Amino acid sequence: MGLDDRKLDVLRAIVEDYVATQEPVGSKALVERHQLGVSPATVRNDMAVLEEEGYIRQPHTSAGRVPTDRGYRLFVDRLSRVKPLTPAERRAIERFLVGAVDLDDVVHRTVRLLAQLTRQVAVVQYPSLARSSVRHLELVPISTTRLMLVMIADTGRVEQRLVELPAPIPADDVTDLRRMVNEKLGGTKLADTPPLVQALVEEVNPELRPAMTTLSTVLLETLVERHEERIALAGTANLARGGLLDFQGSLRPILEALEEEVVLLKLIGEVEPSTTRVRIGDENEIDNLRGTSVVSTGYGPGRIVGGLGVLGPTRMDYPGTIATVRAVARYVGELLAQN
Amino acid sequence: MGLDDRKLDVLRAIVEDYVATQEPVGSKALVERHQLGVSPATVRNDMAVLEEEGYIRQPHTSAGRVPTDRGYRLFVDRLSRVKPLTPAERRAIERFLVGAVDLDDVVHRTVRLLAQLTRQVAVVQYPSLARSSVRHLELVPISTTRLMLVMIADTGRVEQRLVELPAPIPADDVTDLRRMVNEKLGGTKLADTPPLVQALVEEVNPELRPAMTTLSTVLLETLVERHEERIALAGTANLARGGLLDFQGSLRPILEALEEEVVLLKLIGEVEPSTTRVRIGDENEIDNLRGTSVVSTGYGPGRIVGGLGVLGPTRMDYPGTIATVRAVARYVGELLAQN
DNA sequence: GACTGGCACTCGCTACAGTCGAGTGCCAGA
DNA sequence: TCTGGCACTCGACTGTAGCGAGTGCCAGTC
Repeated sequence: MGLDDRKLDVLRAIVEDYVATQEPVGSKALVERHQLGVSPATVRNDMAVLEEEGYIRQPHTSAGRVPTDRGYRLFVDRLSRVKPLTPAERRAIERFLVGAVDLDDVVHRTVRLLAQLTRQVAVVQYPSLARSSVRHLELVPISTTRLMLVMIADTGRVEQRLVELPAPIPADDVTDLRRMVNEKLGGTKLADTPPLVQALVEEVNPELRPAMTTLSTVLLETLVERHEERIALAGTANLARGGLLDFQGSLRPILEALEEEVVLLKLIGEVEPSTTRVRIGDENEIDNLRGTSVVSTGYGPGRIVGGLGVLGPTRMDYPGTIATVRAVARYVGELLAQN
Repeated sequence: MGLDDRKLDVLRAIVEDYVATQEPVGSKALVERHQLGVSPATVRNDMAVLEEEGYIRQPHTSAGRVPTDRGYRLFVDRLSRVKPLTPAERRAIERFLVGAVDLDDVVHRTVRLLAQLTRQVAVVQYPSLARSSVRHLELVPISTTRLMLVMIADTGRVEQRLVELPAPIPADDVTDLRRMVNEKLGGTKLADTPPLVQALVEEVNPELRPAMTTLSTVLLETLVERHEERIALAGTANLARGGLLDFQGSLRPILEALEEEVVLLKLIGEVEPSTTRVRIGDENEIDNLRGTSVVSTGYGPGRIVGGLGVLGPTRMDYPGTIATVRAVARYVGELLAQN
C-alpha cells in the first residue's frame, strides 16, 4: 500500500494531537501545529488514504479524524520511540521504592507508583509461586491436632495454611516432620515438588505417615496445583478522569473486569521474557476491556517472577507509558535482587 | 413540630418510592401507590410542612419531592424496621461462607458476598491486631543474620516481618529466643505487650541482647504501634450502576477515597459493640463521601475484632441493607468462633 | 505527476421559540 | 380538617435556523 513517509508523518501527528487534546484533529490544525511542509489540502488527501486503509476514521462527516486501534498499533510498532524518563520521574521511582521493608510493601508501593506516574490503573502481580523456589517450610503447632504450615519462598512470598491433622501429634514429631520436609524440599522450585512430596510420604516411618499425608495434601493442593496468585491494584480513580469521554460512557464493565483476579492475571500474568506487551483496544481478549489498552511486562531479579502493567484508554500516551512500565519493572527487579 | 402520624406516613412513602424508582415523587402518584386514605391535595399540604422542616425538597419547582439527608435519617431512626432476610438470602450467605479454609478466604468471600447481596461497595476489615492476642511467635532463620518473624494471632491473622540482625546468630540461640518470646508473650493481647517486650530485653542474657533488641523493635514498631490494618474491598463496579444518576456525575472522588486505607478504616473501623452504624450523606466525615451513605457494624467471635460494612448512594434501601450487613456480620462471627 | 487554492457541501452544535404536562400552591366549600 | 378545582410554574421535549469546522473535489500551477 502506498504509505509513504509523509503519510506516516501525518498519522503520527494525528495520534499525538489526539492523545494530547482528546479531540478529532482536522487538516488545518495539523499543518499549523506540525511542520509538515505541505498544505491542508495535501494532508486531506493523505488522510483519505489513511482512512481507506483503516488507520483513522471520522466520528461524523464534518469532524476531524481519530486514530483507530489499527492506527495506534502502527504508531506503537513503527512510528514512536520509547520516551526516555525525565530525571524527575527517575527520582520519583527511587524515592518511592527505597525504604520498602517487606514484599507486601514493595508490591504495594510499586502499584501506587505506577498508577501515579502513568495516571492510569496499575496492576502488579506478586511473584508467582509457580516461579518460586522453597526457601523454608515451617510447621507451627497451633494445637495438638493443628499445624500452621508456613512456606517462605525465595521470591519473598510467604504463604500460610492451616493443616488439620487426623490425630494428635507430639511436639518431637513435628520437629521431625519439619526437618524432613525442609531437607527434601528446601531449594527446589515449587513446580518440581510433586514427586518429592510423593517420595516423602512413602519414605516416612509409619507412625508419622498419616500426618505427613495430610500435610502433603495441603502442600500439593493449595500451594502447587492451584498455585495461588496474588495481585495488587491501584488507580481505579484514574478511570473516571477525562470526564467519561474515554470508555464511551460506562465504567461499569471495566470495574467489573478489574474485580476478577482471573482477568487481571490474564492481563499481566502471561509474560514472556523481557518484552513489553501492548494490547490495544480490540486486541484484548477480555470483552469488557475492548475499549482499553494494556501495557504489561515481566519483572524479577534476573529472571522473571511476575508481571506488572497498566490499563487505560486506547487514547493513551504509549511511548511514555511503555517507558514508565519498563523502568518501574527494572527497578523492582533490582530491588528484589538485593534480597 | 406538628409531625403527626400521617405526615410520617407520607415521608415513609416518599422515601420508599424514591428509593424504588429513583424519581422525584409527586402527590398524585403517592396516593395511588399507597393506601393513605386521603386526597392528593391533603398530601400536598403535608408535603409542604415536611419540606419546611427540611425532610424533603424539590429539585425544581415543577417536580416531585425527594428526601433530604435529614429525611433519610428520620426514616432510618423512626419509620423503618429492619427487613427480615429472605430464605434465599440466608441460604446464599451460608453457601458462600462454608468451605472457607483460611482467614484470607473468609474475608475475601465475605466482602464479595456483601457486595453481591447489597449490590453496593462492600468493605471488610481483617480482624484488628489491636484486638488480637498472640497465639504463637515463630522465628525462622533465613540466613545467619536474618530472621523471619511470624506472628500468629488468635483471630487467625498471620503477620510476618523480616528481622535484620546486627550480628550473625547461631541456631541454638534462635531456639532460645523463640522460647523466651513465646513464654512471655503467648496469650497476651497485643496492646498489652510493650512492657513485656521491654522486660524481655532487660532480662535476656548479654550475648542475646543485641538480637533481642532488634527483634523487639520490629515487634513493637510494626506490629503494635502502627498495628497494621488490612482491608478488603469489593463491588466498586456497583458504583457505576444507576447510570451515574447517583453521585451527581463523577465517581472519581469516591474511587479516590476508596483507595485510601485510612479512609476505609474510618468508615468501618470505629466500631462500638453491637450497634449498626448508619451515616447518611453529609453526616459523613470524609468530604469525598458526602454524597454517599455508609452502613457498618462490628463482627467477631463473641467479642468484636473488626468492622465491615457497605457504601452506596444516600438513596439506598436502608432496611434491607442494614439487615444484610447485620446478618453477614453475625455469620462471620460464628464462623470465626468455630476456629 | 504532485501539490495547492478555491469552493460547495455536510453535519454536529448552539440558541431560541413553542408546546406539553407533571406537579405545585392556594382557596372556597363541604 | 379535608377536598376538589384552578391558575401557575418550569423542566423536558421538539422543531427551526444559523454557525462553523471540516471535508471532498476540481481546476490550475510548478
